[in-house]
Parts: sequence; structure tokens; C-alpha cells
Amino acid sequence: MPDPTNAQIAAALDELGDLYELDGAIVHRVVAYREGARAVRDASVSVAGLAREGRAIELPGIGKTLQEKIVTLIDTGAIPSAQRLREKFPAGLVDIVHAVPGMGPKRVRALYDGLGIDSIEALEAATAAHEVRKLRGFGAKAEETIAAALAAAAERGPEGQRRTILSRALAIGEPIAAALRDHPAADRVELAGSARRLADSVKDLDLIATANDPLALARALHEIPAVQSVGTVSEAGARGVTHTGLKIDLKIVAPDQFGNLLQHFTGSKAHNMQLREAAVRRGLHVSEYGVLDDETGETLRCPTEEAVYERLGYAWIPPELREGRGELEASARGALPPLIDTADIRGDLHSHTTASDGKATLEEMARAALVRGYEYLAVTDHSATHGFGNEVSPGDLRRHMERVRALDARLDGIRLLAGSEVNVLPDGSLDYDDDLLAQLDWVVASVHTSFRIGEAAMTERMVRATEHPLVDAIGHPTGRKIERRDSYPVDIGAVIEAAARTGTMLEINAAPDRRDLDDVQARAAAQAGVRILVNSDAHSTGNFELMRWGVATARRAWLTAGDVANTRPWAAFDALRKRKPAPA
DNA sequence: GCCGTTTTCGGCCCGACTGTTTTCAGTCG
Repeated sequence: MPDPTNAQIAAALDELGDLYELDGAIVHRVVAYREGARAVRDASVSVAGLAREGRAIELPGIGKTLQEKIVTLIDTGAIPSAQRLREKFPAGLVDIVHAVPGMGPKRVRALYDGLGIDSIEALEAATAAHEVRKLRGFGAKAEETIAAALAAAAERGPEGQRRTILSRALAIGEPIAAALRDHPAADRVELAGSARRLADSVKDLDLIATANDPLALARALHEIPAVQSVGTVSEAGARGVTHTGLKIDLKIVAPDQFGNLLQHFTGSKAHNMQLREAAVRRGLHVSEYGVLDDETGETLRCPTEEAVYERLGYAWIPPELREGRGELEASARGALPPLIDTADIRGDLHSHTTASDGKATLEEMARAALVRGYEYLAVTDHSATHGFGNEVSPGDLRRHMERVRALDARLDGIRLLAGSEVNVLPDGSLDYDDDLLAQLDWVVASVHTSFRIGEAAMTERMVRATEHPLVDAIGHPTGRKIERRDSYPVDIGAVIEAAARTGTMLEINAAPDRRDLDDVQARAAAQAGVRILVNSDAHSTGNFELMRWGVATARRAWLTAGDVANTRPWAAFDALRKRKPAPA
């Protein structure tokens, strides 16, 4: 049996936290399980491997007990205390806590003990029969609130729980922020929250503003075409919903507290908790309203974020790093990495043309890359069996290579690589012969089919492709689609190890619904010594702009320009390649 | 359950909102 992945271990610890919470454990114990789960999820190496060596306790938030429970999970496939609690509490109780807003573990437990409510369906029946209001601690109002929450959850369905991917959220949120900024009543307007941290997806948009006429600015939200409706409006701000269903929360604050509010609402929750815990140890209390000093009893209000961090002994931290993954310690030490920027990118090693499923011709793509200032572009149309039509037969590929090289010869200022995005077959072999692959300048190997072959087989498949001497890089290594599809089961740690060992590059695919590798995986790969690529996977000339989302993930992975291979000038990039440079 | 410039016990981030048990617990972000 393969080791559980970090995600699986984290899920087990989260479940244990949920169960202990239902069991009435003190909140700090529950929080400890959640923190442990987060530490495992964010770990850059296999936690199963660490635990086996007794080293999981090196992760912040993992102590002796959790270390032992993880080992038991690895050895037996289960944690005994979880099994015992599962027998005590039906799974429906956890379902209610997760699915019904306002229903936490305490109230769910009360309904279970008092009325035997053990599922969402049973809760619906009990509210309809007005049984809930009879229970001590609940009233008519509570029953109505629960019924409304249940109806809303049913209305939304599982789809409604989805978060909005970052590119869509910013396409809506950035123009809204700009429109508010242009309003005569506005002074400052900034997007906060996970949108500002450039997370994979966002739940809602938080806007923090200062204004010379707060009420006028709050009213202005309603005038923006993207905004469908606005609720209560006051000098403190307004709440609204866009036509796409994205919630907007505009908060208008005094200029001398703008820094406190922006810092607070940028988050993340984990970052803010760590920030405050560290502050408490030094007699300071941080909230969205200021920094309270125990000694003087005075609250420092900060007009800028820089002032907040400075008061607490930190250099300003880029929002992309504020995930509680060591950024506070690094900031205090003056050791924050100089993060990569989109302007650092000098070439794109994954693009498509009309030869396969791209929308633009070879020449259009090459000229667009040149205009963008790139020094090199790999043209990597799909191979024979990628599964979506437009396949390039071996004969087609030979002719395509000739066209790429002919264009390269007559186009100054950019080097074109005749490449291919070669499909990795289920057994790990590639769907062109080695003879043909050897004639190419660049090969990206990607999995596009047969996702459900199981973790062991998928890992073997990808490691084999990674070890192939003619594979320069692995494309979108996990196959995830943000908010739509999980990664196929694969031991990405084994792929990272193989890539580091063989000098194969791993891609951060910049397509906004992919961003694959993700931030945690890319950080782990870079730490393991893997050369990272950030590639647009452009299928049109406009798609080169997608590089932005890949760079966002690279920044969230703590990557510098030096960690990313395609920030190099051509000669330096060429020297990093696994395959011998093509003859000139 | 974790953790230590309060080191092996006794704490553990902060504030808003809601409704009910009427003085505060539960939930959320």
C-alpha cells in the first residue's frame, strides 16, 4: 500500500478535529488538529516519510501525539481514536457542520442529543415539523434561520459552494476598484483578501477604501455596471453582489487606520493569527483597528501596512507570501526572498499553433512572442494521441519542424524551438519514436488521458517519462483544474525527486484554471533543486498574457528569478537544458 | 494538543454579530 499523501494525512487530521469538536473537546485541542492538518498540507516534503523517521515533529504544530497518530495511519490505514469517534457520531453530523452556515459543532451536537437529528435530511424534517424550537437553547427565530440556511444550501447545490478562480475574480474586481478609485469622493481604494494574495480562487471580494465623502463613495458602488445589487449603505461602506454572483464588501475607513484594515483584511487567517500570537508575546495586541501596547495602554493607528509591520518588528511582507508558511520569521530575519516578476520572464517553452489546437498560426505566435520581448519561444503542438483531435502525425511533425526552422531563420530577435507537447501513454512511454523526438529541439511531456490508473501506476508512468533522456520538461504535472477537478492521484514527491535527479524541468503551467504545479508543490520542487519553468501554454497570441497567473503561483511558492529557468537569457537557458543543445 | 525572552505547566488572536439560556455562548471571518 502506498504511503498516504500529505493531502490525505491532512484530511485525516481535519476529520479528527471535527470529531473531537463534536465530542466536546476544549477548543484549543481542536485547533491543534486543524493547525497540524495545515502544517501537513503545506509541507514541502512527504510527511509520511518524515513521520516514519520520527521527524514530523519538526513541522510547526506537529508534536509527539500527532507524530504517533500519523505513523499509526501509515502503518494501519486508520487512526483508532477516529474510528471510535466515527462510531459515536454519524457522518451526517459533520455534514451539517460543513454544509449549513450557522450550524457549528455545539448546536449540531445539541440537536443530535436532544432530537436524534443525524443528517441534513433529518434536520430539514425537524425544522418543517417545528421540533427544533422546542429544544432548550433554540427558539422560533433559530428554527427559521436554520430552515433558511438549509433552503439556501439546497438552492445553491454543490455547485454554489464553488469559489471563483482568481483570473475571473480579478477581471471583475480590478475594474470595480479602478472605478471606485476614479470617483471624486475616493482617496484610496485597494483590493484585499485572497484576491490580493493572488490565491488560486476567491470566495468574495474585499475592498478597503478611504474617502473625503464616505457616504458618496459607498453609494457609488451601486453605479458600477458589474454590480447587480447593493445592500445596506453607510459611511462605513457597502455590501453588494456582482452579476456573476460574487459578493463584494466595501469597507471605508479613516485614513489613519487604512494600514491596519488593509493588513487585517488581506489575511490570510493563518498569517494574522501568527502575527498576533507573536505580538502578544511582546505585550502588543493587533486588531483591524490598531496595535495596542499593554504598557502604555495606547493604540497605534497606522495609515500604511508598512507601519503595521514595522511596529511589530517586521519588514513589509508581499501579500502572496502571507499564508503562515514561515514568512514572519523570514521577514524578522530580513530574509524574505526577492520574488520573481513577470518582467523577469525571457521565454516561453509551451505554446500551441494551428498545427494542433491553437487559434493562431506559427508566424502569428512567433511575432506576438517577439513583440512581448521574449528571446525564445518553444512551439509545442500536441502529439499524436492527446485525445482532443487536431493531432500531429509523425509526418506532419517533420514538416512542422521544417516550417519552424525556416521561420526561425528569417525572424530576427527571437529563437524558435521546434518542439512538441508529447502525450505520456499509460505505461510511461511517449507517443513519438525516440528517433523523431531526437530531431526536436524541445520536448514537454504531459499526461492528457487515462487519469484513473491509480496512484502507483500514475507515479511510475510520470517518473518513467521524467527519466526519458529526450524529455526536457514535464507539463502541468498534476492535471488539476482549479475548482473543477482534483489532481490525478500521483506521488508528486517522487516526480520531484526524479526531476531533480535527471535534470528534467517541471512546469508551472500558467493557464489560470491550472496553475500546475501549485504553490506548495513548486516550492518543494525548487527546494529539491528542480529547475522550474513558468509557461503560458498559449493557444492564441493573447494567451501569452496568461503568464501573469503562473508568475503569481511562482511568487506564492517563494520563487526568485534565479529559481525559474526561463528568466535566463538564451545562452544561459540553453546551458541548463537536459538535452544537448541542438546543432546551430 | 502544542509550546517556551512566562521553558515541562498553564496558557493558547481578535472582534462582530446573533439569539436566547437574560448575561453570554456559539458562530463566523
